[in-house]
Amino acid sequence: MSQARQRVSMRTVAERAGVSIATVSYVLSARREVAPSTRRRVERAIDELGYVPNQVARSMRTQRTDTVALIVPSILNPFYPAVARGLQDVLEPQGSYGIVVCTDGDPGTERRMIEQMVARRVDGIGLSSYLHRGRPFEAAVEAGIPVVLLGSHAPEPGVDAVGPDDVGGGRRAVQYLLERDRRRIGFITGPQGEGPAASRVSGYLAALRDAAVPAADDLVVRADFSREGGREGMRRLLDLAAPPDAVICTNDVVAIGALDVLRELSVRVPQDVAVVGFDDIEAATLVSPALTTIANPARQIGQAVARILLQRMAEDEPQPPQAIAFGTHLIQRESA
Amino acid sequence: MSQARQRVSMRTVAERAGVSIATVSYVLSARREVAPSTRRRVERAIDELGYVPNQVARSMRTQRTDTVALIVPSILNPFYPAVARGLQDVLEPQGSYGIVVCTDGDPGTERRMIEQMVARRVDGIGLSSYLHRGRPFEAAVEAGIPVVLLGSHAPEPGVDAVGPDDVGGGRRAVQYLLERDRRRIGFITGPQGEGPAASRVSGYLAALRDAAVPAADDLVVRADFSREGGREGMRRLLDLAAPPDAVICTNDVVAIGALDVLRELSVRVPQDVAVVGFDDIEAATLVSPALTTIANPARQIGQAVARILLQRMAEDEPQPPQAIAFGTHLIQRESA
DNA sequence: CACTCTGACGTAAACGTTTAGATCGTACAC
DNA sequence: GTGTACGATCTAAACGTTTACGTCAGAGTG
Repeated sequence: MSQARQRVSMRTVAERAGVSIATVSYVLSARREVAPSTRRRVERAIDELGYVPNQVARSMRTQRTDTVALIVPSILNPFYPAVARGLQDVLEPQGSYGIVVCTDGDPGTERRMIEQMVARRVDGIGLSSYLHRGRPFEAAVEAGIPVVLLGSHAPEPGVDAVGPDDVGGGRRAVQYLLERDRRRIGFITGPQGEGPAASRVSGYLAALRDAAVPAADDLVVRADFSREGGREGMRRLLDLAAPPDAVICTNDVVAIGALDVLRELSVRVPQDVAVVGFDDIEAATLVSPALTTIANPARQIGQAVARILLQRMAEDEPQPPQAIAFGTHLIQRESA
Repeated sequence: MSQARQRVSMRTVAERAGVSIATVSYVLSARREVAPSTRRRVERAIDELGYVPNQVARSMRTQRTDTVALIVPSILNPFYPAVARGLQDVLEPQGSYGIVVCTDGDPGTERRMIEQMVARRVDGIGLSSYLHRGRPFEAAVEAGIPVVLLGSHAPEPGVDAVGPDDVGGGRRAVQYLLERDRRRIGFITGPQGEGPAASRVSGYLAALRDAAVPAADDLVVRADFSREGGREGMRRLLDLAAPPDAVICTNDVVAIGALDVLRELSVRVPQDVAVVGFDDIEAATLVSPALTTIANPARQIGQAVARILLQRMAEDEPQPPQAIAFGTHLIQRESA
């Protein structure tokens, strides 16, 4: 083993084994034959010195960092850790690792994070952005770093997208509620008019239109992507002159907030107001009443992101962007 | 701005501005005076070329990566994302970032991950290990990388520790239950006999001893750190000849599993069996009955980990290890 | 015996920074 | 007018790898 006080590099190993530093490199990478006897000497030197290859130097030479960044609004929303897990599922066997950062949904932070990741020369970026219209990832694209957007986006120059079928999911939630004779269906969406949340809203609007049910503007309220946001959104909906008899929430965390205020005010769920969430995080099974929700395959999404990134990194000629949408389905529980 | 097709480095910028590479570096780092006029020329060149400093090269030269690794069993347990968030809270203002990896609680994976992070020359490692007795972090210590253990560990050569007061927490849970006249108190702990879970058990045992309540061996069962583990552990406890009238779980995720089977079997909580968890994750407020639990300040722990790491990185002489324990308190809800 | 071929290994340049030290003009003091 | 000092900039080494290319001894061939 080792006592390794001083920095030990290939050079140290080479000296000890009485070979050149190139030879050490070759026994490590096996990109060239080396005689069994020298190989053994080098391996012994490595053991004795406790040598660990320096990935930084390697990255510098090979121009790859074997690192991808996952940039998300909040790691505290259980959806994103699940995505991160999916990323690791496919990255780690390849010797790549993920660096995870939160933006708190702040545009400035988001831009700074992207810039930082470009500086770090990550091999790829998975990005869940509220404001992809502003193309905050432009810096990455220019640097030739593949970017995959999380969420159902249309294919866009330079970036791929993978997410659930948000439009279909929004649509499905509405159909389900209409079948159960709800007619005033509210929607609590995100703070901005962009991103996955927007697609879910447009699915919602489309389904209403198809069913010829009038959609009232005030039935769609904006709120933060948080439990507190859900509470506030729900309160606003209940304050309406004609409150809804069903509410679709842009994600489960928000839906849980909505349930909070319904419980406080002793509004019966689903009898008085039905609630449908989105994502199917574990907590959806824990609340009472258990949350009916649109399943969003987080882990698979993470895996798909990683696969696309890997594929992009491997290609020499830029290929046209692609968008993958995972089919969603409704999981019926108690809240609707 | 930029069209930046070809790799643009300091060299490119220097040529464009008609200065040497060193000067570019100095305007970037401000470690030496440079005349305002040249500074402006350089800045213009940077803008026009869309130059982004290469962190990899910088790390190579400075021997710091501004990166710390957080190695945890599972990022799907909400406790760990909260720790990660705490890390980011203090790291990011310093320009450092966290790379998060899961070990799935597998010793081999854990060792591999640590080795990888050493190869990547991270500046520090936060490690939540099931088996720190085997000193899996030895490789990191030898490489001179500061390591902070998550959980309440005694100070140990070469590594610091920060965590909740696990012993005190276990003790508190028992006291609370004894006060409510529970006498057969079970404990669902983790798979191995080590780590934070073990300290919680020893607090439990100590409190029983203090109260002169006999502790039956079969009341402590081992299970996975997962919801399913909790289910299995609870089933085993209920199968006992004399089942417990209260159960303490090593964390909330496990407790939620325990509640699952109690609900299935229509065992009344807390009347027939009281349940106490550990961590106070958000889901504890969602289950029904809401979980009484020992609060574990995840985010503060993450922040403390980062602070210690930063401090260690700054010192030139190795200082003696330290262990920080955060006081815990019991949060009373419905399950006990 | 001169030649080529081949297997095994060494040499050295490059990747993009940082930074200690050298250089160079100019202003100032005498 | 010479010397000095100083501010502004440059030179070049170093960080630890990878890899194209060169070298060299010995085996094989005619």
